[in-house]
Amino acid sequence: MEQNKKQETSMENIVSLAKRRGFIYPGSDVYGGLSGTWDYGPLGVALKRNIMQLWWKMFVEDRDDMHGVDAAILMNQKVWQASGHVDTFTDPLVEDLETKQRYRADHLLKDAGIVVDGLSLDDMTRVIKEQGIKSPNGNELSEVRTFNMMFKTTVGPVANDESISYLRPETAQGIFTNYKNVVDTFYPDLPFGLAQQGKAFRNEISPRDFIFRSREFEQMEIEYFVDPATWEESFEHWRQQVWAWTKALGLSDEHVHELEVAENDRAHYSKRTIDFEYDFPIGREELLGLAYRTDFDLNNIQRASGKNMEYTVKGTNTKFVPHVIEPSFGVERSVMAVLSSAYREDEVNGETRIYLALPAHLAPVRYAVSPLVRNKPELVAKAREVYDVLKKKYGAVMWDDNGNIGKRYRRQDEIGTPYCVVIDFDTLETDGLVSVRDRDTTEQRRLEVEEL
RNA sequence: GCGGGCGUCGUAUAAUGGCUAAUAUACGUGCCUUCCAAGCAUGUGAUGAGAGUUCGAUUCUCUCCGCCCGCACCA
Repeated sequence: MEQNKKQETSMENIVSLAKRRGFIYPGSDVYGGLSGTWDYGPLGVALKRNIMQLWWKMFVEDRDDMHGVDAAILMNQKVWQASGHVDTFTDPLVEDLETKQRYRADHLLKDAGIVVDGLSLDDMTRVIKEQGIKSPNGNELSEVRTFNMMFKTTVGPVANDESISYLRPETAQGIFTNYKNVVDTFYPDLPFGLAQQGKAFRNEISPRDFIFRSREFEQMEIEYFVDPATWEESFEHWRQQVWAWTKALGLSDEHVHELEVAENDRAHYSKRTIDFEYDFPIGREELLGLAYRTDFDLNNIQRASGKNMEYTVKGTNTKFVPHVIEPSFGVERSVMAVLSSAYREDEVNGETRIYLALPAHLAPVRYAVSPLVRNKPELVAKAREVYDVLKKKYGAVMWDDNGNIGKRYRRQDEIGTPYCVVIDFDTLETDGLVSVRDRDTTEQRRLEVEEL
């Protein structure tokens, strides 16, 4: 209980800081908001992009066996029929008429030993009535209604059944639909992977917990195509890569946990799934997933499209539909994990120093440059000079001459700037060196500008 | 979607059926300042939206929107 309270407080502080300092704002804020959406401000988008670019570098650019793709968000509705989303993303719900609690109708029927497959909504409502099925509290149930998690829209001037499309509820299908295109143009050796970053949309019943569960979110996904005989080897490889990734985000190993997903909790097509969980301020929750998806998706496409998805191993007659290892990363969850892991409150001289101990390669601002005081033109001129050099070199450099030097340090601490560069009188009169103050230790060193 | 709680400057808090809605901080401007939120001056900035009751509503009532907690849902 005490623990929970502490964690809530910490989450609130992070949300408040995120808005106060321009990381993350509620979506559509001026109009009162829109549930399940968040907007990134100047610092937030920098942090997010740094995370996404790090991922792209690690998993695409630095490897020989990976290729990037970027598929359209709107896709032919057949994609979602073949993948099973049109059917399985629709949950049949019933309500306990007394307590108003909601239950999955198919779960209640299954518990009652009734075969649900193939039953329509009306069928389910009828069976519930006929069999006298009650809620777990023993109360009467409402009729069965559906809730589909996909955002539906229509493409083109005519709105009818043929023009229906959906905002993609996951990015993976955009990779599978392009598997054949990439094989036909590159014919990469197995195993090889396709990587994609992009938005996905789910009409969650109840978005919660800051950016943890929202209706519009961003995924970074890899479909790694393998010879089915070697799937375990690749699975293990990606398991290690996931750990390398959480380290690169600066997350402590002791706060990252593997959860081997039990067979009955796994998606029906998956032979093995590991959820990687992180100790967020809201509790231990899923950060990313690693799943062995077998040949489920390519087989579905082969069946639905009639196109051959087989891969012929070069120089042989061996043919098979490749199997897939899928590491799937949530961008917002990564951002939230990085923010929560970096958030610090220290007591200094009876005051609280709040700072973000962000890894330098992720920080929105790499260097802040200041003249020691603002009303000495020669200091300002020299500081400008240093600023221009660093700005040209790193881009993510901020000019800060507001208030006094202590205030600037605290402000930069709050946005996680790792180094503050100060030009003082010694710079001008004696050594020509600049003072570089470390965010985490608050200690200073004197360095040449070129050493930065 | 259900139940409970809540909604006041960017943030964190205060107050009120009737006077210019307060304080801190942040932010803007000017001054000052030789290293860890010093100081002075000055300025911008809020009662979520709509309707009702009332002479008068930020305050009471209703609806909507949003947030928090619990339930449920969550490839």
